[in-house]
Amino acid sequence: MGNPKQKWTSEEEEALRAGVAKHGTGKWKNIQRDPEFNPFLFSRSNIDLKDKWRNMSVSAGGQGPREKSRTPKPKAGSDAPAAPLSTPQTSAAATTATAAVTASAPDASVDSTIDDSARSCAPKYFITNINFSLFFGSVFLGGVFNSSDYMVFEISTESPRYNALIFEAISTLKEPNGSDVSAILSYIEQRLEVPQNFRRLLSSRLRRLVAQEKLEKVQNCFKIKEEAVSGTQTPIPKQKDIRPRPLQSTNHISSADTVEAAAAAAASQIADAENKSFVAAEAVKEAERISRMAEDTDSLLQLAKEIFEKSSQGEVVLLAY
DNA sequence: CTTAGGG
DNA sequence: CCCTAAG
Repeated sequence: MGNPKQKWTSEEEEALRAGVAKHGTGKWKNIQRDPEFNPFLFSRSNIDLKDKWRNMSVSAGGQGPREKSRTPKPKAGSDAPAAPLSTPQTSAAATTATAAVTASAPDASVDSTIDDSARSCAPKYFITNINFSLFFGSVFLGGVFNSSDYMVFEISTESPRYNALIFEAISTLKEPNGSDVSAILSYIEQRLEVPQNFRRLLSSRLRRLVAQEKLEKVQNCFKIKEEAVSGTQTPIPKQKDIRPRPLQSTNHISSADTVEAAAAAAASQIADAENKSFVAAEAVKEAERISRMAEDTDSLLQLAKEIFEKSSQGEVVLLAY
């Protein structure tokens, strides 16, 4: 089945440009690994970078007024990707799994005009003066520009059913040291038909999940990451079962708490940084609600509105992953 | 496993 | 994004 495609944020594009400037084109892996850019590109693979660079190069190469009105690119000045570029200042500032929502415009308003041209899976809502990026589980909410009068608030639900299978495999196998690729592979193969080169795909997925801190790699084995951050224990006694059935019948265990565990970790990190434990509780509560809402698009719309409302009040809230 | 290029 | 050929 075709994949939804995760839209590149301007931050990611910026990081990519800076990366190419620093390492040179062709050193995709280095760029991706560089701690300078990893915070922005950790969810992209070296191949993704290559593909993106190619796309950027062609669209900037004089052709493509194809963009129509969608995909606003306030790429003022920077024409060709190869052009001089400024490294993303405060690169270290942005850390991986957490995200904040902020806003400064009192008169901001949500234009709930749902664009028809938008594909069923990626409705877009225009919001003014909000700058954020946030994602959790397999759902990504991306906000981008702060330079123009508006920004695009895109909601995309990317769910490569494989991720769920991976978590399911690991937690089912219950191997103390984690499961290696082969174990996970055979587990999945027993459940459904997989492409011939599935092993490669699986490896990529695993690597990516590790990068996203959803999984932990010990040696050659992978474990589900639930690690609690320094000091405080996981402030999340909750253990709700909010995912009836990712797949069709067949017995399987829910992998929903993985999302919440990660959210809890992120929450405690923030709290630790600000010495406000109640913030963590609040965040966890939010994360759980988000997980639930992520079930359907309608809820996402509502979620979007709530994020917007809080943001417009100047709050810095929500973090989940 | 990483790149480059075609699909 | 995915796939394949090459290094």
